[in-house]
Amino acid sequence: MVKCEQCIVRQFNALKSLEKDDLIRISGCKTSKFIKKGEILFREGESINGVFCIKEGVCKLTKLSANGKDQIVKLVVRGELLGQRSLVTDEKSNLTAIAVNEMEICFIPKSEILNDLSKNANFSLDMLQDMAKELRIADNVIVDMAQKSVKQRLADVLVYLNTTFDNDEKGFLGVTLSREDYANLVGTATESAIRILSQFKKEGLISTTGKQIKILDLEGLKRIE
Amino acid sequence: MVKCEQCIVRQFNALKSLEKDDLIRISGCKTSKFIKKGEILFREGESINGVFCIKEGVCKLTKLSANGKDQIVKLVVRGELLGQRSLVTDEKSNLTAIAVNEMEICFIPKSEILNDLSKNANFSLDMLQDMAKELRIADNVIVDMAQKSVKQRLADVLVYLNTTFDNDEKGFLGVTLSREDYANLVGTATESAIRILSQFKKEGLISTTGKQIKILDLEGLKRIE
DNA sequence: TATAATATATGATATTTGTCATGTTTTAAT
DNA sequence: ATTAAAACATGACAAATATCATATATTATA
Repeated sequence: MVKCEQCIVRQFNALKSLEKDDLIRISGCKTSKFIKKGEILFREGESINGVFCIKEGVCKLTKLSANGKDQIVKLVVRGELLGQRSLVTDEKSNLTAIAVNEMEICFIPKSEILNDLSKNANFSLDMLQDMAKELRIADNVIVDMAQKSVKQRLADVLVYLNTTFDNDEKGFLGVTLSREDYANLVGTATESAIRILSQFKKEGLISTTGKQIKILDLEGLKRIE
Repeated sequence: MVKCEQCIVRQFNALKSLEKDDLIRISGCKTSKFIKKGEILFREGESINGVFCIKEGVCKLTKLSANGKDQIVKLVVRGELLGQRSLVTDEKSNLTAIAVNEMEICFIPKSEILNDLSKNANFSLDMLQDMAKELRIADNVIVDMAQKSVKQRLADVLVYLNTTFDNDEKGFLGVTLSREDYANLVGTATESAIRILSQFKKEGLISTTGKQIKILDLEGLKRIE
């Protein structure tokens, strides 16, 4: 098990601001875990009481809406922290986290890290900056959900996946989602998502092989309206 | 001009965690201002470089979407801080702030308050908690925007206004919005918002006198689907 | 007060999106 | 390899929402 002090992933999140001593202490009490695709990290309504550091893989944060449909609120990727909110509130989780592919994660208990928030100003400033960024992104998602058409939102998602994940050797998107996932990301019916992807295919914007999607015309997708 | 040390509004936000000395220092460099309905506090793309403390009144935070329509992302009310994000990032504002009614605000420059973030752990923890709460709310808004119908969202807004603001003497909602504001809050066309409000009226859920809206059947509104 | 500008209201219609049905393909399990 | 289950795909239709037109009411202004 790699120690936090030596872990590269740390550089991508607020843990980079911790001192070596604290990292060693945290390293000693963290738990590390492999999670298979589809497995649940935690559920809406559960107490998390710690942060997950995502060493490898991607997970989706979903919320069950009143009408019984799941909405994917965001994807959390390698390098990011998950559950920061649990450090500063005692509320239960508002979201469910599900692995989108094979993941490797470390879990650091709240009790071990809470002190760093008050002792280490850089660390808490980093947390503040992370949350500020998340808030800005969330505000933008609200506007897009409210104002853009389903087709635009789906095109946006494809562009987002293309820029966020490296494509695989064959040029397919680096993350593989089901059609239902796409629907839950943009907030539409699965059939609608399928229909629009088919349309994108006909228009030569993308090509598909099973679940794999390849982007053929990125600029074309950006132009969708 | 009331001094921060004596200001009640402080109790409602993170400024409550500042020490008396710091409050006095901040009080000395803050600016205080009355803002008329419709006036702009700041625009999307501008640098704020400080926080606004809302002493009285309400403002809307809007963002212009790609298709040229304004979306109201949230309402900010008496007691809340505005522009916390500017304290921890150097980015330009992502949103435009416009007074919804007569406002009284104080502005505290970033330079004066930034130090408190690193010196005062309680203050920065308060900020973290505020942001964590805002994030939870934003996530919920995303789900609602994606999954609920326009009618549901409009009913939600009415319920929200009813619980957030005290009704006036005659029982009308404590905050007066135009039909266009309602449309921009729920992300729909103004005509659609008007139509649905008319329908709520016919169904006896609300009554209206000009822009004033009175809620007649709160439970009925909550039941809308 | 008269007039213009703006906001509200509603009908007619077009477009978008959801729902249900059904068939096909892919994946998983035996 | 065979079969069952799940995911994907598409048509037909219904419901929700947007757009455009136009009328009326309200508010601001000369």
